[in-house]
Amino acid sequence: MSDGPTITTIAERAGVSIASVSRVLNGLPTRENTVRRVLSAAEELGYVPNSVARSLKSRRTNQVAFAMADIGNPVYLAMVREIQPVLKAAGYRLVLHSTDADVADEIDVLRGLGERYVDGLIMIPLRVSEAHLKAVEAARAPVVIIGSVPDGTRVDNIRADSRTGVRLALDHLHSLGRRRIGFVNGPLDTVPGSARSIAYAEALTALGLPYDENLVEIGDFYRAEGAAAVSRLLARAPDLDAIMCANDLIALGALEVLRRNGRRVPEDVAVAGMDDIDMAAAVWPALTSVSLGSAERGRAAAELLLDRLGNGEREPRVVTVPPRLVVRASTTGEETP
Amino acid sequence: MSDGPTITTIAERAGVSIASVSRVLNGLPTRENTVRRVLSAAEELGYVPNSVARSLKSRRTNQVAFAMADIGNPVYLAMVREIQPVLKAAGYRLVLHSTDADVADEIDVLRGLGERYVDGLIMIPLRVSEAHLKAVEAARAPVVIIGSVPDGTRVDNIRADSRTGVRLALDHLHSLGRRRIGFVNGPLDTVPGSARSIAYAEALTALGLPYDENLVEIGDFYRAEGAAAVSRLLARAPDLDAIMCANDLIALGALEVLRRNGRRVPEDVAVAGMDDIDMAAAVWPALTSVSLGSAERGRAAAELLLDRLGNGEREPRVVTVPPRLVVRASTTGEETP
DNA sequence: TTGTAAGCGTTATCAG
DNA sequence: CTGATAACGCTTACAA
Repeated sequence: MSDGPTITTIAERAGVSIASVSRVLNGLPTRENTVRRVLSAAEELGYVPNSVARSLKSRRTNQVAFAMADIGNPVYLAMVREIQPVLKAAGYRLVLHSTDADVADEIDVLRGLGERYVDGLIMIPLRVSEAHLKAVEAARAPVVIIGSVPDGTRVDNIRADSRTGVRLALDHLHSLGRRRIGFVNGPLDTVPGSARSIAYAEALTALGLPYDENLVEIGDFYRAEGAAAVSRLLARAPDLDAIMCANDLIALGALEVLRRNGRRVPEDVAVAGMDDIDMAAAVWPALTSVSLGSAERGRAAAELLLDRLGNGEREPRVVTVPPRLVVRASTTGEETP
Repeated sequence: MSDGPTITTIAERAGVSIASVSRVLNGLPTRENTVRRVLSAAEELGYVPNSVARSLKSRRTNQVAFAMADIGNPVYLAMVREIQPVLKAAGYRLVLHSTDADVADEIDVLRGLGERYVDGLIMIPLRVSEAHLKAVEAARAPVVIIGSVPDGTRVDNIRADSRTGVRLALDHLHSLGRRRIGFVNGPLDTVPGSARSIAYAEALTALGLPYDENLVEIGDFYRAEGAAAVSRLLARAPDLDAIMCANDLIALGALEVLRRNGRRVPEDVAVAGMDDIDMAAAVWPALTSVSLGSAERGRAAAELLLDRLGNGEREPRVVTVPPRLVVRASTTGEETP
């Protein structure tokens, strides 16, 4: 575990200058003989180039950061799983930041770009504040934001279309004859929460169903909080025949609560979720869910960032990933192998 | 997005030398007046220190790498979730490597330590080869390995005790009156696969049960492969009354197959898994599982690495995390709220 | 207390 | 083709 060899060590060993060593190592035209001596010296010494020194000179770190609230969230996890190989293939390492959806923490990450420890950043803020937008536009490295930002913000932006997504799910429930469709959402001051709330109301209107506030309950985007919210909802609207959940974790909580209450899914109450996380297909009854393309969004973000890293001055781009309804047993009762 | 200010910029602005700027920024004793001028210049310019330059000088990157096969695996995920905050609190960033359990890839990561882009590495190889051990001992930065390595290997090592773990589960099944206990394992040439295979045989002996090879099936550590293996097992040993699964993903596959075959869990067949992943508590029937302390192992690894980073020359340490049986409905039928 | 200068390991320029 | 040398941005003796 001694100090590693540097090009200076190699230069001495090979009896050449450090400049020649550098040239050989970078494949620049060099006399055959010199090449051999340098390479064999490097080989014998087990030389590995120091990436820090290289970065200082080249101003590139070959690292990219991904910042999300919590890697434990299946949606962010799905994104990481897509982002990682794309970056790796392009020669970048992935630096992970968990921000706990804390605004100050997120701003720190953005400011931290000034430290130049990464070449770019993919960030997925749960809430988007004025401070975010300012920090994003002042950022010292390219940034891609996953999650809608106001139009006109000068940043690459990947969006889901939860509006259409909710619509797909409600159309589906409606087509199955459900008319008392409850809605369990997360906090309304979040990007997804507000979007899905509006979408639910719109979809009802489009279907000619009345908006009944007894059918709406707010909890949080986690299983336990979702379960609690569903309990409250069931108490207030015992006659509901379907529940639209703003994400799959909530929906899993719903399945649990319904089972404990002796309500059959989907015979008595159909359940639909959103995000199509892995677990949705793994539980019983398997969960009907609207995929918002987590994986696609992750990949798109990585590709957009790579593109910008190669091409700094192009106009910011907005990519919207379309939703897709995945029908499973929790609404139809049919096994999907 | 112009080039950021450096200490030189600040020095000019404040009318002092770069040395003074550096001193002020590092809190070294400096005249009050100079401090003020430097700080205000830094403030006005929005100065952020360049971590690459700092690293080159200090020989520390404040980055640590974590390398595992696939972040999608719930066990590794649980580890990351523990490792990340520990490192963050200590001022380190986390660099993530997915190796797909590819030996060459893992060796690359180890060799890559020579690039000095991280101060240390936590690695969890699925298989441990001679090449691994050589590369680990030649590594140019501190390494912590999660997963048993041969005694005497000069590396910090975090171990699970799956031997005791399997024993706990089999004792439990036996105490419930089960006598035909099947075993579904992953590949035997992996660290966990071989350990659990041996443990199963030992536990049977301890319980006075015969080893029946019709009760043993090998698949892989994933849900789908596990399900397939369980199908084969059921065909070969239709009279079994319990299934011990080498991990929870396999066990989830088992629940699915049993349900499709109309076997009630646990009335007809009790099922136990291993790792106690989040999903184990979330499915129905909830899965009895042996926790091998994924979170604890992650935390221990991070702490061991931090300790070594502060204290390079101590002897390698081995930490074994004890297993813990978590009893749920898949063996007892009782709801656990 | 402060400034000058050396050095961290590379890359790249510019003479020879 | 090759070697000396100057950056890259920062920390740290060493002098003043």
